Amino acid sequence: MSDFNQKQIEILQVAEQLFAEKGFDGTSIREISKIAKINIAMVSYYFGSKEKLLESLILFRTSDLKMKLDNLYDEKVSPLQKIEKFIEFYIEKVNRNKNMYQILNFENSTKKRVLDSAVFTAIKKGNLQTLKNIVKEGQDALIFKKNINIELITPTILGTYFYFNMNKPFFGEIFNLKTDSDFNDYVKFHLTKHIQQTIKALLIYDK
Amino acid sequence: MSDFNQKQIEILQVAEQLFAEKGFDGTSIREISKIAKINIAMVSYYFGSKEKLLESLILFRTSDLKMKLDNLYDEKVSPLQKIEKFIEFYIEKVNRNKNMYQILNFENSTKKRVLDSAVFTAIKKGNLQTLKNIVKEGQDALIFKKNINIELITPTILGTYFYFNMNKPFFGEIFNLKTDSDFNDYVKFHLTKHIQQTIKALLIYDK
DNA sequence: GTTTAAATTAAACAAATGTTTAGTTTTACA
DNA sequence: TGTAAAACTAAACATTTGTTTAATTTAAAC
Repeated sequence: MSDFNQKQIEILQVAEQLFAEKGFDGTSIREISKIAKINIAMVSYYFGSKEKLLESLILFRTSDLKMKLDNLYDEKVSPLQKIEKFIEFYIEKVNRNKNMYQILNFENSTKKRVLDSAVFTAIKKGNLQTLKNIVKEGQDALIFKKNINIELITPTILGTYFYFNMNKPFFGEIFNLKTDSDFNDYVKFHLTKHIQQTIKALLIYDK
Repeated sequence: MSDFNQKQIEILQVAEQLFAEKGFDGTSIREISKIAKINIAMVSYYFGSKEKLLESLILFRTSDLKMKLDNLYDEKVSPLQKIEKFIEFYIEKVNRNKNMYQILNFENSTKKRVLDSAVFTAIKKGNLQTLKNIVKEGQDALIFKKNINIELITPTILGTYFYFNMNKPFFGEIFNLKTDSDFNDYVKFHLTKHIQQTIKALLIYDK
């Protein structure tokens, strides 16, 4: 278990926000320490270096990124409802940790820093397996069609969410979402519903 | 029309690659000039500043980002085929300019630099209108269902593509795509098909 | 061939960056 | 209370950064 004290957690939270807003390279330690109201040297003192601060942040948040989807295995719930729940939980989880995902998405794309992807690969594979189990169940019950490329379902679920988020100004304008609260509500109610409908249609509609 | 000489174009191409790989803040002018085999001062000489280099790059590539979808309005082609073509063209276009999209996606998310989004908003709205026309045609022909949130179709198309690309190492592993050529082929044949099937299902499948 | 402008260069510049040092204050505890 | 460790600070440090300067080379025009 990672044990960060209160001061360290405050620094990590400020770093998380700034890294998400301006990128790792676009954020200076002086900026972080100013907002966190600490001396510049404290970052090195607590974390060793800026790079290690990022590593600590990832470590700090990794447990938050793991999904608990075990409760989906309720016998009474139909595969279709399981898919709906799966998507709802997934989006909600990602949306709650959007700053961290923003950071990871960029650092993952960039060839500058190599972050230990083994942990995230494991998480992704775990989520994929959960999804596969649900789809398999639906196929066995003849509700879902055969020949589904299950590996590509997650890209559609999360990709839709991320694209929507990346273009916040654009969709904020065309949907008239003035506040962050408006935006979050749209994600929660309309975007999630859209993704659910999309995946359901994909799983059921045959040719 | 933007008129850049050969030397400027070479600089822009190097900058594009590096910005996409390492981010704007993660790329130094010295790095660019080293690879482009020019003197450091040439960047300021030609473009004024690093920020203006980015602006020039965006200007340089903007015309490439505009889609030509007019040829989709062939009377003989069914709405379903138009949707397929629309997606195929869209993905192909984005894939060909993936470096530029990588840069724009990040700079768009970041609160550091404010890029003139008016141009891109116009492009997005144009593409959205094209899509709306096709969907409307399909609905009038009773092929597509009513009550479709057309604005959310593009996020699903491009979001799926971008998420797939952002997680290149992961999908490269689970699909056993060893070379860039393998990866591109997968995008062209399988991912595009997945997206087409997804959107078609969404448009047709009713509840 | 001379002149003028453009292109190119090496060097210097100031500012910002991550990091370290050396010293001080605070805390914990025997 | 005294002491050692931990927490914290201001300052200095060495690099790296984007940018500018001044000089030189190249190209174009007359």
